[in-house]
Order: sequence, then C-alpha cells, then structure tokens
Amino acid sequence: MATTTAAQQRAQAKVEYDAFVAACPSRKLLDRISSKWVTLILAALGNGGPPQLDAGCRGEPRAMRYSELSRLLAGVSQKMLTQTLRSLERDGLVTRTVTPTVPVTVSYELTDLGLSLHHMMRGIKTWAETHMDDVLTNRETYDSRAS
Amino acid sequence: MATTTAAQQRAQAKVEYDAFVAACPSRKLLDRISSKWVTLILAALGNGGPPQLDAGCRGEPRAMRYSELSRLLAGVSQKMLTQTLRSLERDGLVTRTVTPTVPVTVSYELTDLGLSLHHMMRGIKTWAETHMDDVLTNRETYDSRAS
DNA sequence: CAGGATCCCGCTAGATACTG
DNA sequence: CAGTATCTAGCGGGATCCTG
Repeated sequence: MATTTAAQQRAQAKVEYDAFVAACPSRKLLDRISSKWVTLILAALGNGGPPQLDAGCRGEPRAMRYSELSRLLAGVSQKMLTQTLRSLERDGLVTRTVTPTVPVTVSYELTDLGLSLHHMMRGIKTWAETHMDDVLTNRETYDSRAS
Repeated sequence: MATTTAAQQRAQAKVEYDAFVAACPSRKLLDRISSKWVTLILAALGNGGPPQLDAGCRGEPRAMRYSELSRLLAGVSQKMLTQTLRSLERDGLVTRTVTPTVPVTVSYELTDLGLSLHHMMRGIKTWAETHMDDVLTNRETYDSRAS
C-alpha cells in the first residue's frame, strides 16, 4: 500500500503552485507573462493583427509574420521582439514556422495554450485604453494634493 | 454649428488610446500594470488575503495592512512594496488609510477602479499556477530539441 | 509599525552594426 | 526578411540604515 493516500495527493496537487510563494516557479512564470510586450504580442496574434477601422469587428486569431508584428508593435526593438517571441515559443505559447523562400519567411501563431492566455489578457490592454482618462485624472488630483 | 459632429467625436473617442502606438500614454499604463507585484497585490486585496485552506472558498475584497501584504507577498522588498502601492494609489486603484494609533496603522483597499482591474487580472495568477506544468513540459521538449 | 533615504549592483532594454 | 552580435546607459530592485 502506498504511504500517501489519494486524498493526500489531491490535497498536495491543490496547493502545488502558489505565486505568493517566492520560490514557486509560477512566480517566475507570472513575471514573464506580466510584461508589456507579451501582452501586446498576444493581443496582436489573438486578434488577427491591427484593430479594424470599423471597430467592434475584431479579427480571428491568425499567424503573423515577424515584420508584421514589428510594424504593429510600434517602437519595439528587434531584440525585444525576437527575445519575447523566443520565450513564448519555448513556453509553448506560440509556434514559429519558417518557410524557406528567398528571402526566408517566418510566421508566428498562437498555440491552444497561448490562446487560453490571450483570453485572460485581452482585457488588460483594453482596460488600459478605456480607463486611461480616469487614471490621468486621479494622478492630477493626487499630485496637486501632495503639493 | 460645431465644426465637429457628434459622430466624429465618437469616432475619435473610439481610437483615442491605442497601446500599439509607442507614444500613447496607455502604453505606459500597460507597462505599469503589467508587473508581477501589481498582479500579486491586486490578487491579495481582491481576494481578501491568502488563499483559504479549504480552497474554492475565495474571500471578499477587503482592506489589508502593510505588514499583512508584506507577509503574504513572500520575498517582496519594502522598497518595491511601498513603491508599487504608491503608484497604485496615485493612479486611483487603491486607497491608503492612516489610522493614528500608536504605533500608526496603515491599511490599503481597492477602489472601484482597482476592483475592475482586479477582475481582469485575477485570472492571470491562476493561469500561471494551473498551466505551470504544461509550460515546464514545453520547455523541456524545446530545450532538448535545440540540443 | 510603516515606511523614508541611500547606496549600489546586475541585468536588461535599446541603439547600432553586421549577416544568411 | 528575419534575425544575430555587441556595447552601453539606465534603472529595477535588493540591502542597509534611519525615523515618526
């Protein structure tokens, strides 16, 4: 007979990862995915590129080329874009497909895992955009009070 | 008659902020809220402290004292905790209440705005915890393939 | 107890230049 | 086109000491 019961195993699995604990790997994972560029890349791939002009009409998730992403995420350096994409690929959130044309074509696409994270994070970018004015107002009052 | 129609104003408001644009203030805001400590602080205040042992039973949002937060967010330095709380207060996401006892008592609580962001972000921490194993597996296969 | 103020280090973002 | 390589400045963030 096993020394650990099924109940004990379930209990352990339940608290297996806790990001409140410093040493927990999920803390590191949380740190990686809590980044500006990750949020924007997921939003780009998950919504099928730039926001449509006839807003409200969000695109489907689709593969995008490196240069497309580079153009859409204005101001991102090549290094950061490549680096972030690599890390996402390593974690299994995106796939990297190389088509040996001349010149070579590389496209990125969300995996199912990446798509599930996108669903969690798509709201963040929107939240920042829609509540920007509130935050700006709050800052003004805060700064004026502090004198 | 105004030179801008209501429709034009609505159209402008609709694309007022876009985090894909480098110069947009929402890009900076996104950067601020996309941080490990922000995510964890919001999770702490929004779920009323540490995860209940009888899991599934999430607490209500409630005020927490500085020392409570400090204990819960294992490994956070005083500097980062104070700094992050200040920034959240300035942006109007949390309130800071000082009770003039001896010694002084300081508590933090989510505002409505902070609560709305918490609803967007609560999933992130959970996602990291529940998909940790998947990610770990993906990393292994990635690293082994790359030789 | 709840910070403020400093010092300081590491990393990492960003710019630039080069390449298959 | 889609990167890699290299360098550097800046700052995120930890450690320490101090205070109301």
